Amino acid sequence: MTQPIRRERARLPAAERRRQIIDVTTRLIAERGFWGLSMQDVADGCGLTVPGLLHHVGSKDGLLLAVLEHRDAEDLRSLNEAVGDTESPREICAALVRRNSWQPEIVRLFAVLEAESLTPDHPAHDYFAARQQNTIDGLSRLLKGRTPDPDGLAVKIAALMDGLQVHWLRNPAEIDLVTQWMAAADFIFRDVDPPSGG
Amino acid sequence: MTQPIRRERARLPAAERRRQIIDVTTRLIAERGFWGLSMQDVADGCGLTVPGLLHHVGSKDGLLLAVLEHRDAEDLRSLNEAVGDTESPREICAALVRRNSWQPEIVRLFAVLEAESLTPDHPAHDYFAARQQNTIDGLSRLLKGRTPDPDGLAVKIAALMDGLQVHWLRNPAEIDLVTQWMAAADFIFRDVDPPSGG
DNA sequence: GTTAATACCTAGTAGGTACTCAGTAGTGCT
DNA sequence: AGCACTACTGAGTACCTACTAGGTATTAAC
Repeated sequence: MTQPIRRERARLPAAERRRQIIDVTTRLIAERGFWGLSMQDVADGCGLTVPGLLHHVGSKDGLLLAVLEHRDAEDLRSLNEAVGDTESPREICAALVRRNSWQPEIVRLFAVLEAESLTPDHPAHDYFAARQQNTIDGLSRLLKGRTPDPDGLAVKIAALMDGLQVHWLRNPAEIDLVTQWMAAADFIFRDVDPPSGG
Repeated sequence: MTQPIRRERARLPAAERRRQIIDVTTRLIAERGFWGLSMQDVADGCGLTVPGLLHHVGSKDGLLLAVLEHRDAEDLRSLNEAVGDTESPREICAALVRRNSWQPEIVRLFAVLEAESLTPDHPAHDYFAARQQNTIDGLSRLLKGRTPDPDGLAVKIAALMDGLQVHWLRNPAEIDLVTQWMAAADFIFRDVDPPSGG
């Protein structure tokens, strides 16, 4: 009886557990949104109890924050890596779309949260407002000098990308996101001067 | 103490109450999504109890269905009225956008539900899949003969419209949806032949 | 081997969830 | 005035919600 009990639940180092929690939460929010997310479901998905989960993230809002911060870091890293030193907005958008086409769950997470967080009392409201502004500012900066209305075009590019992604998510089997975007890009970048480098 | 209690709550005819329920629900779903919607909140918003509410809609799913059916009927009526006998896709899109610019709550309702319902077990999943298909088929039919790839263009138009609307919803004070769309339309309809009538 | 840190647990709180049942009170018809 | 209809209520069911307090068991450091 002094045998160590065979536990189903492993005790993990904090970083590892945190990573697992973020993965599970990402999937669940993509399915149900933040309002539809329950701590119990996340805990179950990680094989621990709710207080065990709360030990790592503090609260439900803290959990959401953790997910978003993780994604930000991850996306930034990956985009820098994929893009190299290009400054062609078209190339950068293409890289973004290519990456997204391999992670529909993440894209869905953002689609759902983006819509949910339109209302000001959503815990991710400020985050998404800032994110949208950043995206457009960044795009606009890259377009400056290559088109008469960089801001206006930046908004259209972002809108078209988001819209196409939702369309793709509804029917990922029949629609290929990258192909769709290539066609759309021919269209929307038509009047943009190519980068000076060639 | 045997005095009849002064009631705050009026007894309404079914149609009228139903209409009120739909209005309140529309607002609440736009704010919290369907997963975040509670029957209690809807009942409170209508000044009745939860069982009183359930008397009219049967269940929470029934409530959602009622809202969507009402919107379908309403949108169809209004669009036919606004468009008259035009068959210009550009005119029809403009009419749609003009209408939407006056009902941000409704647009938000659809934005949130559209994203939420991407997952197959959402009660509105089928509804939105069909809706998207209808939109694109309708647009594509209008574009046929006026552009080389009607289906592809229809998808882009729908995507751009949806994306711009979300962008607008995030900042309705600073952005004017109609202006934004006009600029986008100049762009996206550039290669579309004008209707044969002129 | 002892100590300190910590990953995680059990038990409990206070309240919210959709929904049912059986009855009441207001309304229209005759 | 009486009757049928129905909009609506109060009470209750079975369960889920985020979160806390306080403790245990595992690991790492020395």
